[in-house]
Amino acid sequence: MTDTAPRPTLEAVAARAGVSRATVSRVVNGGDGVRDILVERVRKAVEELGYVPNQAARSLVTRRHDAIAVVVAEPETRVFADPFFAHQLRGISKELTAHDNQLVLLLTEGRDDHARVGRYLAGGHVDGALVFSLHLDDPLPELIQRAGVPTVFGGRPGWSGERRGVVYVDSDNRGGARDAVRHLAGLGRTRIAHITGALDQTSAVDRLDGYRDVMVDADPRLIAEADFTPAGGERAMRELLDRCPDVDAVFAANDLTASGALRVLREAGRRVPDDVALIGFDDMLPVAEQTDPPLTTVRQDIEEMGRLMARLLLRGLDRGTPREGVGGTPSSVVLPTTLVRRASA
Amino acid sequence: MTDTAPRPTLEAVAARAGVSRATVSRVVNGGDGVRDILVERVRKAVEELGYVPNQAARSLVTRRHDAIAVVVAEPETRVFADPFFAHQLRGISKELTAHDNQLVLLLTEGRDDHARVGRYLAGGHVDGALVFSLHLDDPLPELIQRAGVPTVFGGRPGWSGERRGVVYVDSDNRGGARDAVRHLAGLGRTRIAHITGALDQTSAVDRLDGYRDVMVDADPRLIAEADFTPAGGERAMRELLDRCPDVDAVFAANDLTASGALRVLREAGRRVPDDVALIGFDDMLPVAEQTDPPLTTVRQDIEEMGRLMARLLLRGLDRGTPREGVGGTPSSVVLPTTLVRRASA
DNA sequence: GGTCAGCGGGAGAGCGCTCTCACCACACTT
DNA sequence: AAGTGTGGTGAGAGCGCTCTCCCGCTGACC
Repeated sequence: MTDTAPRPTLEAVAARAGVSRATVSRVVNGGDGVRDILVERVRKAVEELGYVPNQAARSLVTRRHDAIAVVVAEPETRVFADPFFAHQLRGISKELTAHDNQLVLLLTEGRDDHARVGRYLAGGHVDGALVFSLHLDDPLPELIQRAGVPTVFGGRPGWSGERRGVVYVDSDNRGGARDAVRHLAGLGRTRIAHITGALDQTSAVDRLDGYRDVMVDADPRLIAEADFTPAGGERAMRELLDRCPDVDAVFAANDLTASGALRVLREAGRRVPDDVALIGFDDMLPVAEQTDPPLTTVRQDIEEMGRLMARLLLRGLDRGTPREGVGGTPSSVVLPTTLVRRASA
Repeated sequence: MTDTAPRPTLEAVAARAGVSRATVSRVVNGGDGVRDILVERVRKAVEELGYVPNQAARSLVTRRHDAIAVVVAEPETRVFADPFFAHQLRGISKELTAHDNQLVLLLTEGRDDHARVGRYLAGGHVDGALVFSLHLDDPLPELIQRAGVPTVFGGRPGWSGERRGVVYVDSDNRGGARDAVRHLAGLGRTRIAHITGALDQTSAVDRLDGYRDVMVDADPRLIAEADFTPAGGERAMRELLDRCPDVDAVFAANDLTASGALRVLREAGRRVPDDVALIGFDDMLPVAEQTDPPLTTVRQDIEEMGRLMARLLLRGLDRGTPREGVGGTPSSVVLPTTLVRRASA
């Protein structure tokens, strides 16, 4: 736990290089319009002194921070403990790093904490925000919009799919669900059930919609509501077996739910996939690969989602790589999903 | 993607309240030594104007940032995708938030990235760092020490357990391992095997040491090396069955490894726990609870580890809650583990 | 040779805040 | 009545940087 040593300033570098502060500043910020001889001299001085610009002083005048907040509004541990989040974070980090931006992580601790986050964002400490808010009734998106911070959402915010130029990145939950159900149908299954996710989240709603797209006039008893947890999957599967003993396929809203359903199916003596085919969603590896049989599931490129969110935000801030787009307001993106065939269907 | 509005300054608040900048500053920073009447007037002005201090300007003079970097040096996705990390982060976040510090997340992207992180930390952008570095040969801890940033490590850094006042928070891997093995012994098992973790990580070494503490003169063939993955667990378990068919218990270095071992045991027709008792480590819920049978394992309070790391760092920075300790240099902490009994042993 | 772009470089004014220091009023001592 | 505190307040000097002027030099053109 040593203390920080006094650090050289622009002034010091200028003195050593025999130029003015302004020139050093020019060199440090790209060096345009400075003679090569001087550029060289300044670079050398910077090197020798180990000069690093003071970001606070710089921000004070530029009003830029080169920092982006990542807000995770997840009261429950469930989603947070998901590898999902970690991968997204990694994607975000990669993109931000590539553009020399820092990542400030803001986790909300319970309901009352939104105000704190709102205050922070409104405080102008960061140039923009990447927000994960999965619940339909979450007040955070509103709050952030009002704070006037450029924002990109992770996952479609429930309250306002399209209004007021909200930008989000989501994966094609609906399309992925359609693929899954079509795959089951392609296997010759006719009594295809769906175990939903927590329906206060857009991803769950979209997956249900995808199921309905294919099963146009499905028996409503083939739909059982759950909450993305294994326990919920168990409960829902019992209901389904009870209501429709002739069920021959199940599309579960995520892999965790599928793992619960799988356990109940095994208990009930149904063979998977012979008697009942089963498909999950997410391709959450520690679960999907470890079940017996391994889970057929729908994969989304999580890391790419994160990367894209950051890229969109940076572009909106006019910091993106120029070639990537025309600048201006970026629009939302929905990423494709792919069906991963394993043994369960 | 709206742009930020111009924000009121101290000056503006001062004008409105009819006092000087200095007085407003005093009020904003605690209000000591200012008459109540003025405090009230200033508070009102702050409120009405929606004043939020400019952190950059503040840092410029105080040389404090109220920001802590969390460095995750994990080239592999394995540990990163672990819920482990998310929980630790949550603990850290809670503690930092309670003390009004921001969390700047730094993920290294591959080997060459250490320099970037080192530069950032040396750049004095943050007041301290919380570093997760699990590998014995990781150059990062050295780099950080040299950068002179107050640091607390997550997990015992391999290179120098005790030298130079390195502060870390770890869980009692060795003690937990001992408990696990003793539990197996208490079940009357005598041929107790150990599947190690990746031995370039201190946690794996410590768990192995704990095993050896109990199995003082264990048959060396009862130790199989793996790498914390399910695949590694499978491989190691096959070796063990091959070398020591009479094995009647296995202590696996973590739950993932245990899940792999479990699969091999089942394939081999060994009943768990009847023929072979099995214990994991970590209590990684999506795995430990979902296996069949559910895993007996060693739990560590991950969130508390994170919270403690942050608390230690803040205390070293003289920012902790005063009552918590005498200040001064904090020392490392090793947190206890608890054995969670489920069905596998 | 004189004029005028054009461009490289320096001077200096802040950005918004904290913090020291001087000041003032009032109370109290002697 | 003058001296000595004392506690509250304001003035002003920076913190380290960027950025706008503006100046001086060079070279082209008349």
